[in-house]
Amino acid sequence: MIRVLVAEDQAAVRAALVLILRSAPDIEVAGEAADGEQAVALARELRPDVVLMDVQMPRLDGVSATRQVVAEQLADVLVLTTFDLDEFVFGALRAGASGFLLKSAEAKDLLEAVRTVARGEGLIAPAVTRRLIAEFAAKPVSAPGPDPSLLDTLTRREREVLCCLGEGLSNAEIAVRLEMAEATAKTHVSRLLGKLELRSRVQAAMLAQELGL
Amino acid sequence: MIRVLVAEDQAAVRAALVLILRSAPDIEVAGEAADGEQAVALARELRPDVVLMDVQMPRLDGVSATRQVVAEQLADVLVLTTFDLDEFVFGALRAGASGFLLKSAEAKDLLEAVRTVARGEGLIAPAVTRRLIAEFAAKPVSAPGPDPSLLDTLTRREREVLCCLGEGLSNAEIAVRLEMAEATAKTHVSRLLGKLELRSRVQAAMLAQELGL
DNA sequence: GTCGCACTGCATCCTTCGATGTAGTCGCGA
DNA sequence: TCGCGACTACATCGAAGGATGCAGTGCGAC
Repeated sequence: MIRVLVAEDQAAVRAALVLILRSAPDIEVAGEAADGEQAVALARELRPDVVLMDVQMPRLDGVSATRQVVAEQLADVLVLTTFDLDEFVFGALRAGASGFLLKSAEAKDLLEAVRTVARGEGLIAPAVTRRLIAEFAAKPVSAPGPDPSLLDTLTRREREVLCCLGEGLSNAEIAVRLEMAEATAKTHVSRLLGKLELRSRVQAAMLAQELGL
Repeated sequence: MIRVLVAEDQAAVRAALVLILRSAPDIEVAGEAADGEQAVALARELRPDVVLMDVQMPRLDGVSATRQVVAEQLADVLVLTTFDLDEFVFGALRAGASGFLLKSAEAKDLLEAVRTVARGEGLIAPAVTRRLIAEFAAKPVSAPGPDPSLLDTLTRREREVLCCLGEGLSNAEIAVRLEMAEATAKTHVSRLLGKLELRSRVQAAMLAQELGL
């Protein structure tokens, strides 16, 4: 039996959700909350398997409530909203929600979503998935970063200077840090710019940043 | 009618997929490919609505093939694989896949997935969604990044210059881009450095980077 | 109006940067 | 041992960057 806590401020909508949930033999409604704070409090008390969480709620919004519930590992959270605005979606997911569904979803989809989340899996409304994928594909600085093998062509001293550049230091500051004359620092900067095919220390600094130095 | 191109190297599996697809009245199999290169070639020729793409294939793997198909906007891609390894999932999604399904999925789920992708929506296997969400939520480690409100103190022109700095441009290049004298570009650089309490254009460039300009 | 203020623009001057030539050091194979 | 190459180091010089002073413009308050 899957125990669900329903958090939704509009009484009519909440009643409808409860009706839908009760119609399933393997699901029971453990409790109902009318705002975010109540949702968190009831989650602590009732320890449901799943919290069905609306985004727009008074006192404490759904995203913040989700963050709290997830942080305390009280339950898995399935976020429900009317509008698939990016800020809601990404906010909820960052807050740790296990699923994201639109209120326009069919009753059977809702039940299936609850079961999916209860199984420890994730679920996202199809209309939203596309944008999530796009967002995900855009973010990752991790994989397709600049080729670290570029650094292989640099000498040890040049790499050290590159690190300093990444911190935004001037040639004089680099010279102090690495205990060399300013002229020498300049030399190394010049050489590494050439090897990396860059045109200024600014580009070198940004490269160093991306490489995580 | 949804036209599907099946790309899968194992003949038996391919045959099974085709059988399943043919069982749906609103789906037709436009073609079959046994490796990645063939998949791309056939996609160019047949212009299907959806490509059902296996990850592990000879000559050109599914992820690379997906990248190509998406780059040329030939079709939406639904990636299919036996193992839900992270590298496959994230690789496929970064390559631009619209959906990701495991071969263990039921026939009806497969058909529904094809329809979802054909509608321009996205779909991800529930077992995988959780990890995708986790990965997504983990990315913005730089949540407490530099305060964007810093930009409020800048004038419009100064912000434009800051953007250029973020691209590593020189004063001369900035002047050309923004149609002003080099001396003016220098002025704006100098002013924004003062306002942001930075000591060189290098630091300004890195700030611009972090702010995502 | 006109005063003040913020923004934009340019010119001047000094500082910093970056390219280049050269020299000393170390390690390695002939 | 010598020669050779790679690395590190410094000096010099023209180019780019950055600070500062000042002028024109637009806008709201008085």
